[in-house]
Amino acid sequence: MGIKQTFGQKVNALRKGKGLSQEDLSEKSGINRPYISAIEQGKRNVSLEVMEKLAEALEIHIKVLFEE
Amino acid sequence: MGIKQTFGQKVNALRKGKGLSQEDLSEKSGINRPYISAIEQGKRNVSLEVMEKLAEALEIHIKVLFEE
DNA sequence: TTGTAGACTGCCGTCGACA
DNA sequence: ATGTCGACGGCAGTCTACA
Repeated sequence: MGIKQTFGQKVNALRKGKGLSQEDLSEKSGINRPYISAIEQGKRNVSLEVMEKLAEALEIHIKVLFEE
Repeated sequence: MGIKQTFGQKVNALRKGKGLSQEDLSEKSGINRPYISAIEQGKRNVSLEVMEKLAEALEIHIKVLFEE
């Protein structure tokens, strides 16, 4: 499992835990929905700024995205 | 302070804590030295894969890069 | 609701060189 | 030992559209 896959699974789990759809997360984060879909599938090499937007939208600290 | 600056300062602090030069970190991580310089100055929007290489070279878990 | 495709712009990340 | 520059290929991130 690469880091992109691990990261994607974490985003997916946190999003579902909040009861949000990809569309919801897209609107809250300002990131387009197809890109969020690809991120959750571990296909994208996400950057710091996107990670920050995701964390804000999920109402968590960025470091949570890297906890087991 | 943006996230890029915060991240860069963390890398700088961890590197110095290990007694490494940018050149040392460059060799251990496989990332070119000018880029590491720019990262520490908060000028670059670092990606997941680069973060992973930095964490391995610094012998820490990635999440440490986001702790206060 | 999610995955995927194509086309596009801008920037990540590399490298060699010089202060 | 570090910062900076210029040039470059490749991909991050956007958008529209369709299953």
